[in-house]
Amino acid sequence: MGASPATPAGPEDGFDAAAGRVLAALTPGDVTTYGEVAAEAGYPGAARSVGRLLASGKGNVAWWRVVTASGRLVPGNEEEHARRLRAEGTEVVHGRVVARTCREP
DNA sequence: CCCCTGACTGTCG
DNA sequence: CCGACAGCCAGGG
Repeated sequence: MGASPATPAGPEDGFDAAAGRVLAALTPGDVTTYGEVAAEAGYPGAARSVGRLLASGKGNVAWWRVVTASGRLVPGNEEEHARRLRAEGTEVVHGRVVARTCREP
């Protein structure tokens, strides 16, 4: 532990920390977009940075619960991606997510 | 410190 | 639906 007082909850230790927390807050069956994660992390517009974090595989991140704003899965792994989403209860058709949790028209 | 790339996003045609 | 253009943010060389 250390003597570090803190880690308060405050501002962030970095983008990955904030994004990681947001991703960790997701639950099985819940799907979100890169922009949402970035905005929740406190970095609106940093959707690309979120993709970098997931692509880097840093932290214990549920990258499969993250899709693009169009509901599309990850390019190059959509089969694996769709497979994981289905395993958690998310419906996927043609490489696209069907019905996300919450979201009003 | 500068330049480039990237699992993105939204608009236009 | 898809392709092209521009904008935003962060990391690596």
